[in-house]
Amino acid sequence: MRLVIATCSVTYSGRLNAHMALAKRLLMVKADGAVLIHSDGGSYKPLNWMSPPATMRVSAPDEHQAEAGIKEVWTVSATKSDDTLKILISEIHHDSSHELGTDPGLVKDGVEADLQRLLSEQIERLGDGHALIRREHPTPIGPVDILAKGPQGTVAVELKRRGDIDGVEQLSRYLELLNRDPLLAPVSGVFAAQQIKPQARTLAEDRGIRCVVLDYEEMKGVDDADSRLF
Amino acid sequence: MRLVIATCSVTYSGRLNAHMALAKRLLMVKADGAVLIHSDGGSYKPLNWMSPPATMRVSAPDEHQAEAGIKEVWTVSATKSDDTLKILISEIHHDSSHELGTDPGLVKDGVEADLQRLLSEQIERLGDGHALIRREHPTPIGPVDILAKGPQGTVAVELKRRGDIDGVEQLSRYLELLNRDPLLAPVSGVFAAQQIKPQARTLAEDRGIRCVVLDYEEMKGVDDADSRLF
DNA sequence: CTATGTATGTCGCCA
DNA sequence: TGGCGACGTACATAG
Repeated sequence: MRLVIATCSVTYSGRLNAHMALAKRLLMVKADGAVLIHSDGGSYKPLNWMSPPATMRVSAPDEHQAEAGIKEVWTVSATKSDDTLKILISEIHHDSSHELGTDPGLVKDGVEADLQRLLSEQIERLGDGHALIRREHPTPIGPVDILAKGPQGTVAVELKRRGDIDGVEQLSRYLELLNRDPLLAPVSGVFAAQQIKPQARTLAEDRGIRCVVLDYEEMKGVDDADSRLF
Repeated sequence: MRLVIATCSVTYSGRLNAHMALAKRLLMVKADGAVLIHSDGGSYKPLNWMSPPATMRVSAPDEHQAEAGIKEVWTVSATKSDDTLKILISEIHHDSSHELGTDPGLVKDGVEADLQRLLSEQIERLGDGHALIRREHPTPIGPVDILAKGPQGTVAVELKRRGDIDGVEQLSRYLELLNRDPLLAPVSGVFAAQQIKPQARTLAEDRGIRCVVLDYEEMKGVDDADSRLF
C-alpha cells in the first residue's frame, strides 16, 4: 500500500463525470490497483476512488499542465470497464509504501439472524393463537423467513430490520406462490420489522398484508429473562 | 489526518459486534474523529471504521494485554451513540500526521437529476406529440419522475441511469395507482434509462411498458447547444 | 429534524 | 458469472 499526501485535482469519468478542485488530500494506492482519495473529514467513503482491479500509469505533464504547476499526472484505469480517474499532482508532501500482506478479515456477529430467532421463540408477537411451523421455509423463489399457523390459517412472515417497499414486494411474491399450494392456502402475510416506512405500510395494507413493528430491545429482554431460568 | 501502519486487532461493538484478528493494517484518523481501518485490498470500504463525530482515547495495556504483546490500546467512541471501536496495537510501523484543511468537494454530473432535467426539456425523445405535464408528480406511494401528455393519453415515465427489474416494478405500482384516477386514466408507462437490462426490458414489454434508451451525451450536447443561444 | 430515494453504492450468497 | 438481498449501508434533498 502506497500512501501519498499531495496537492492535486481529480477528474473521474465513468458511470458519471465528477471533478474535484485543487486541494491537499490523501491518495491511497492499494496492492490490487484500487485508488482512494480521502479528505480530512466525512465518513468512510472517499471523495473519489477507483475500484479494483485497476492499473495506474504515471506520466509527465504536458506543456499546458506544466505551466499550471502540475508535476505529475496519474491515470488510473479500471481493468474491466473504461472508467478512468485522472489525478493532476501539483505537490507531493509525503510518500511512503508499506507491505501489509493479506488480511484475515472481519468476523461479524449477526443481527437479522438474531431477530429471526427471537421472533420464532416469541411467535405470539404476531397475535394470540400463533404457532411456529418453520423458519426459512424453502420456495422456488427463495426462503420465506418464518411460516406460522394462525387462527385464520397459515401465515407467511417477511422479516426486516428496516421495512421498506422492496420487502413488501418480496412478501407479495412469496404469498402468490404459497397460495397456489392447496395444502397451505389460504396463506396471509405479515410484514414484521423494527421500523416500517409509511409507504411500505400503505402498500402492504393495500394488499391485505398485516404490519407488525418489533421492539428488538424488548424481545432481547424477554430472551435474556428466559435464559436466566435455566 | 494521522496515518498509522500498525499490527493490531480490532473489536467493534455497536449495531452489531465484529472482530478482526491480529494483522498489519492502515489506521486513518481524521480531523473530525473518524477512524478508518484499511487492508491492502477491497474497494473503498474499510474493513472496520468509526463514523464522525467521535473521540479517541489512547491508554496503556492492562497486565493481561501487555503479556500478549500489546503496546497501546485505542478506544474510539462515537459522540452520538454508544458505538465503540477498540484497537489493540502490538507494533507501530509508521506514524505520520498531516494538515489537509477543508476540501472544496466533489462536483458530479450525470446523475438521475440531470437526466430528468434533460428529458423534461427534450420530452419529444419519448416520441412525437409528447408534452410535459410535470416532473416529480406526487402519489401516495412516491413521486412519478415525469408525467407527460402523449398522442394516446397520459404517459408516466420512470427514469433510471441503469434500467433494472426493480425500476419496472416501481413503474408498475405507479401505473396501477394512476389508472385508478379517472381524470388521468388511461395512463401508459415508459421506462427510460441510459441502459436497460434485457430482463428488465422483457418484463416491461410483457406489461405493456415501452422502453426508451437515452443517450446522455447526446442529450447533454443538445442542452449545451440550447444554452449557447442565450 | 425526519423521511425518502439514489448510489461510480459494496459485499456476500447461491444458482 | 449473474441475479438477488443485506448493509454498522452512506448521502443528499425535500418536507
